[in-house]
Formats: sequence, structure tokens, C-alpha cells
Amino acid sequence: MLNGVSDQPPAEPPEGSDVALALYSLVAMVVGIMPRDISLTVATTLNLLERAGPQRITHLATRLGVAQPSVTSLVDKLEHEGLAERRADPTDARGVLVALTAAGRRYVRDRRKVGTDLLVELIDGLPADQARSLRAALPALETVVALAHRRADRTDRLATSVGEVQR
Amino acid sequence: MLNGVSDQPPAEPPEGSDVALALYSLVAMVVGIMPRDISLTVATTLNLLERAGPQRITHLATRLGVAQPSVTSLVDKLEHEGLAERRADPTDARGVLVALTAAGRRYVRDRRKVGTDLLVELIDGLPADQARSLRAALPALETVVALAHRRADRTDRLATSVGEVQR
DNA sequence: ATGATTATTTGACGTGTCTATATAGATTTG
DNA sequence: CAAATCTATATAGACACGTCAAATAATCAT
Repeated sequence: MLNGVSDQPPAEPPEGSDVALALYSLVAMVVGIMPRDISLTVATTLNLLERAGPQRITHLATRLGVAQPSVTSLVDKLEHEGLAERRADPTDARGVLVALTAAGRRYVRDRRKVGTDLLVELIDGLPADQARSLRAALPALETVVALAHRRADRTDRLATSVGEVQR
Repeated sequence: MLNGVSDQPPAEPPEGSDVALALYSLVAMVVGIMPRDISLTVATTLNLLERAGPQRITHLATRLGVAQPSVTSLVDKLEHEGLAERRADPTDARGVLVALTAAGRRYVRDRRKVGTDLLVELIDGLPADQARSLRAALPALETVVALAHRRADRTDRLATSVGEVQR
């Protein structure tokens, strides 16, 4: 650090860490630009419901890392706004399945469009070779997201399964 | 839609829109995984302060899209937590410059590390060719972020200049 | 039938936000 | 150049939201 010129990290050029940093910066940038009209918890919930379908309240609670009553009131609010609804769980009369309504799906789609429109505009501003390289990275980006979702779902199952599946 | 096989979008293959969607999904995924210990507004503020240095309260307010008193109390809180501090603005004794403290910078860095660690792990899980393609897209990713920041800063200036420069 | 699980209710507290108003400093102008 | 006006921030008061822990009610499982 004292002579900043000639000593690059000698041993470890931490693999994907420069790409990770760029991706994280992109995340921060997009987050900073998206409308802040809903809370992080609501956004996460709506995304999850859209991606993975109807979910139990308890499931949502562990997934979001909040207490069950918090989810109850969260769902109350979503239901009140017409974005989600409670359905009976056929397999357990105590349970409830929270599902997006048509309006909820529309809301998620519209919100996503805000983000993707911005990104399209930015991508269109890239020099041709960079645009090409980004297009070539599409499968990689999709895999990263898929891996993360698989990991999240797995973790989830492990968390909830303590008293649910593994008996 | 009726015969889903043979009709690809005939006219417009919306340019970067598939990449945009993948990037947005990645954003949503990372957001859903990051700790929700601070509000979106705080996160955005800290990021901005780190990236662009000390900022006026009014500037932050327009930038964040909230009322000025909201920023005052936001800064009160940050100051109370030791993450930011108020400094006198040398050019205007009414004004205040909000700046990150060392602890604030550390906090932002640590938080970023949570995100980048996750991303590194995911990238390490990619097949070699995809990892390569992602690495090749690094300049593109960096440009996208840079373009967005330039655009944000410019918009900002325009917004505040309405009653400040153009008289 | 007893014990565990699912969700809701209740009551509380901190935060984030707003509008309206006050105060101190800057700027314009008669 | 002093008064009037504008600007930057702070204060006050209000309200919605997100969150929690504890208690309750319904249902499931053994």
C-alpha cells in the first residue's frame, strides 16, 4: 500500500471478484433508481410469489427472516391493496396460501418494466463490442440467477423442514 | 400465442431486452438476499455519499425524491449512529455537507462485501465457458454502471438548477 | 387426548414520511 | 447599504408502516 504502483495482489487475483464487484455496483445503481414506493419486504415478497407461486405464511416468514405476525399483517395489507389473496390450503385447514392476484402480477410486471427499460436504454448506449460481449454473457447471467434461486429454495427447505418434512 | 412454436417476435427482437431482463432478475435476486437491516433510502444515501462524496441536504432530498425535512431526520439518525456527519459548507454558511465517517465507509464496504461474496460464490459455480464469457463482459458491465451514474448526476444537476442557476 | 403447528389478534415501539412553520444566512434592489 | 425577498436547514406535529412478543383459536398428528 505504501508504494502503490508495482505491487499488484501477488498470490490471489480473487477469481470472479472483479465481476462480482461490477455486478454489485449494478445492483446498487438499479436499486438507487427504482421507485421507492414499496418496502424491501413487500418487493421481495411479491417477487417470490411471482417466481415460486403461492406460499404459506410461515414459509414466507422464514424466507423473509421476519416473525409470523409480521407476515400476517403484511398479507393483510397486500390483500387490502388487491395485490395478493389468501387461499385455503387443501392439504392443511390451518394453513393459508398467499397468492398474487392478477393485479399483483401486473404490478410486479410493471415494476420490472421500469427496471428493464432503464437497463435497455443503458445497454443501447454501449459500444458495439461491449454490447456483444454482454449478449454473449447472457447464459452466464441466467445461470447465476438460477443457481441463486436453487440455493435459496434449498436453504429454505432445510430451514422449514426441521419440523415439516424430516421427522 | 396460440401456436407457440413458429412465431418468434417478427419485427422487433427488442435489442438488449433479454440481457436487461437477466440483469434485472439478478438485481431482484441480490436484493432479496441482502440483509434488510437498513431502509432503501438509507442504503441509497450511503451509497451515494460513498460514491460521490459529501452532499448538501437539499441535494440529497431531490436526489432521493423525498422532502427536505425527511433528509434532516435521516441525517440525524445517521449521525447518531456514527455513520455520517454534518460539516460546514465553506461556500454557504446556511448549508451543510453530509459526509460519511470512517465508520460509515466501513459499513458500506462491509455491506458490499456481503453482496460480492455471494456473487463470487455463484460465479465460481459457473461452467468454465460461461465464467469466461462473464469475465469478457466486465468492461460492458462497468460501462453500464458508469453511464447510469453519469445520467443520474446530470439529471440531478438539471433538477436542482431550475431555481439555482437558470434565473 | 395431548402436544405441536398455523395463523390471527393484541398492544407496543421505532422509523419514515409528510406539511407547515421558524430561523439563520444569502441575494437583490430601491 | 438597508430592507425586502429568497434559500437552506431545522423544528413541530401528525400519521402510516414494519416490526416484535405474547396470548388465543383452530387444526393436525401421534
